[in-house]
Amino acid sequence: MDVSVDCVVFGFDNDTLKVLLIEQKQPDTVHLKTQNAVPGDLVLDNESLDEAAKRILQELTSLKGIYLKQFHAFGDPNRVRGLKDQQWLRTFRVNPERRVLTIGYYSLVKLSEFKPKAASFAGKTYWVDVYNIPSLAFDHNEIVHKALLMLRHELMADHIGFELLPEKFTLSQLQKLYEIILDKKLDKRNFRKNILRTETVTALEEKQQGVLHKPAQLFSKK
Amino acid sequence: MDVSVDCVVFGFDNDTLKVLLIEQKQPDTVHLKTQNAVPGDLVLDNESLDEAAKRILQELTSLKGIYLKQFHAFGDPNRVRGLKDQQWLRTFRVNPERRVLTIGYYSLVKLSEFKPKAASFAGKTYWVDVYNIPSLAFDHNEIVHKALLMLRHELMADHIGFELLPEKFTLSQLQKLYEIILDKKLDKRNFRKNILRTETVTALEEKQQGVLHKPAQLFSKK
DNA sequence: TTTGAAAGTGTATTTAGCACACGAAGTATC
DNA sequence: GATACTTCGTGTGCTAAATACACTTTCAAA
Repeated sequence: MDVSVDCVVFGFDNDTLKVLLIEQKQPDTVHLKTQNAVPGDLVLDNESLDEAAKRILQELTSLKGIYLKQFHAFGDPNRVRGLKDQQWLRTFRVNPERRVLTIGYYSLVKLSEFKPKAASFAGKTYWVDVYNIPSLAFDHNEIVHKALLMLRHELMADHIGFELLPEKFTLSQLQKLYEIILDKKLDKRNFRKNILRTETVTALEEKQQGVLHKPAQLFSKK
Repeated sequence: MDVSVDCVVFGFDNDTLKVLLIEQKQPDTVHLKTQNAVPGDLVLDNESLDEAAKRILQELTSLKGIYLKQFHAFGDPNRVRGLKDQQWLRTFRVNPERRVLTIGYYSLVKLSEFKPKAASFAGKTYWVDVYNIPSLAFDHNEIVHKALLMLRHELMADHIGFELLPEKFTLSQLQKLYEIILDKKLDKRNFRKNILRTETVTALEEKQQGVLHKPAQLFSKK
């Protein structure tokens, strides 16, 4: 069996929660509409799963120290049996008939610092709204959906939201991020009480600049 | 790469939380002490991961409808490189040098109803205390440990405890189960309030029999 | 009838969850 | 320099959940 790692890369642009997709290279001979997919690759011979996930990310961007978390193994024997999926496999895989198990990871990146690598192994990359994802290759729609559920869960349990924000952020930005990930409105005062109680962030001696209203205090992760 | 599923089977005997181990068959030619392992097997060609896990369980016991949950993929390239592990692989695997990725599942069985199958594919089976596990084959100690952490987590979130108890149980049994899994004392009155509020169990019109004290009310899952 | 052993139950206190509104601090415009 | 605009930052009361805590009841056995 082939084993791959697929990475659902989340980013936040202060307005929407995004997922990074790459356009799958197409066989020159076929002229189908290209498909998009979540970045992923086969696990190499001497590589752990975590290492494979890290490598895949680093082939897309030069960021280091990115938050990465394994969340589920997808092993349905037919997960790779779509028509386009098969054509793609026949062109780009040594053993196109081989079953592919994939280990899903999700990753949180600071969109502000994200620069796609010029010579990336794959095709063009796109950020798309997590709530408006087009039809993807393989079972990647399911993978993204499950990643989002796991992210929600972990956001509430471990308050990892700041991984998606710049080093310095305001509590309003953080709240908006929570609202978008959890897909519900939160009360400002209660949100602040809760976040400050968890002590995952710390106030800086610094204020927001260049805004046309009262500048907010900046925070960073503790 | 080979892909296997390993099943951490939990059982509860009213006193301790147990894990099912099987004694690995040993090559006739070698005379090492046998190793124990968690039940597991390679995933077959046309089988999903969940199906593989179910099959492994059914090769050990004839119980149906057993609670099963995927919890983690273990993919370190060296997870299978111990001396005894290698000997075992060379004897019983077609491709002993091939790397093995395993998907960890845990499973909750009613120990009272558990009967090991006579002609089980594997060696003898044992139940051992989860808090006193001997040294196991491969990375199975790590797998069991992680399974326990996940079980704790899910017990609190989803109140699945009764999966480990007979059809009819008392709240004291359930409480003891929680105390052992979570490894801490709970207050009786608060525990009852909480469990009854979650409405995952329902009171029967029936009482415990054959005990030498006030008989307790029986409950079953709702 | 007494003893032993677990069952079953209520209250008071503390803590977390939730709803809710207004003055303060900046920038831009006239 | 007054006004308008925008977001920031804050506190209180209410309700629900979490925790601590001890005595009476019910049965079987001796």
